[in-house]
Amino acid sequence: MFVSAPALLHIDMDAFFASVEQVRRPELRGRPVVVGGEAARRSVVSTCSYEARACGVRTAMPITQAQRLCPKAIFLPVDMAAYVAVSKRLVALYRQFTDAVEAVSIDEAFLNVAGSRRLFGPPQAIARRVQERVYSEHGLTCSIGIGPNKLLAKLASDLSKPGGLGMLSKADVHGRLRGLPVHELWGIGPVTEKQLAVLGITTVGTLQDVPLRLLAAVFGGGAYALKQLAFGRDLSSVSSTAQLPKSVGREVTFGEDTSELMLLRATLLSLADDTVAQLRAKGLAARTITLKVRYSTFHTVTRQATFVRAVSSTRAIYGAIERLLMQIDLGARWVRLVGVSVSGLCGNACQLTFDDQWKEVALAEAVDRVRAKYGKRALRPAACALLPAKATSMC
DNA sequence: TCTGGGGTCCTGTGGCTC
DNA sequence: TCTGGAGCCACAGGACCC
Repeated sequence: MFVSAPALLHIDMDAFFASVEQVRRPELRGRPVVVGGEAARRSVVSTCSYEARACGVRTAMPITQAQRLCPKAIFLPVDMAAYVAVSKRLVALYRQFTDAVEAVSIDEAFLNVAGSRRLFGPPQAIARRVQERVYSEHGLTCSIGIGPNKLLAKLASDLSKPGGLGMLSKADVHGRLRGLPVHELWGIGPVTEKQLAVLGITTVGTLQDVPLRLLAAVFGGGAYALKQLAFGRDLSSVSSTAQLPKSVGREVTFGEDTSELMLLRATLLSLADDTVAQLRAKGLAARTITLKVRYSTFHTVTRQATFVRAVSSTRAIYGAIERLLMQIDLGARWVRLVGVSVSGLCGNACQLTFDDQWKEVALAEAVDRVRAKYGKRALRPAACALLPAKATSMC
């Protein structure tokens, strides 16, 4: 159902990580900048500047390929802490226009400005002021979409990149939207796009026209959701209350595939320790532990274990990971990635209160204090010493 | 030839209980 | 006592997002 006039803004920062780097280092402005993992390791492009995009570099492209396409590009590591700090300042800026701000990712936010008209004018005027202030106060550009719901607002900002201001209304659903390729719709990725193409559906218009029963034959219950997307229907509202995370985890791709069990175990211990640190920093504990293993063939398996009560100690979580690892028949297979994640999160207070658990919690808190004072690597599990030098960045 | 990391959400399956 | 169905939950995998 649509409101009478567009009142939602979707703000999307342009090439966010690369732009932040160009602001921090003005000498990089106007030059191709690629932000991603280390070139020596197997990694991909996180974000690149529009100058790098002109060379054909794209997000998620292997760094080695980006180097071939754009040898003059400046390659920088991801400095997530810096980007998070900028992101928080941007959200604070948005809140000066409305309380209804939902940060959906580090570089995107929805604003409901329906109640801000009297103070700041119509949505277009608010959007322009936001763009001006983001640029004057942070040196960054953003694209803003205006729509009657989140789906259309997001689509409008996508169509306005970079640095533009766009609007989509209910009327556009039967006009401008029809000619767009289906992958422009939020939620339709490469797999669904390919499945739709088999049915001869490549544009939003053809998706609107195809009978629901034909879609249902391929997508089952998902057919209705696809139809809703095609007609720009979205009933979700802007939620300004912070949500607890659903899961937390760490994973790592080895520089070279390995079949060494000792290395796998030491890496998993390190990842479990990092995950616990993250968990405890958020004041959370977890019931479900998940082990992820990706083989050299790219085939990925996961194994889960669920505790009766939530835990937040490295000993408990790594203990579960070791048991899960034994469930996987590794044989002599080569492994390229391992990961640890925890879910079923709740506040620390939901943990067991037996004496031995209290001791563990007290120990973990002491470790937290040492790390807060002397740095993350001041205390690490002894088994991390088994990791080769090039992998010690994890420890 | 190469395919990261950190997440969310959904679906199908199988076990368990009533 | 046995059986089948419904409902719930855990688990595994996959798709998608940035």
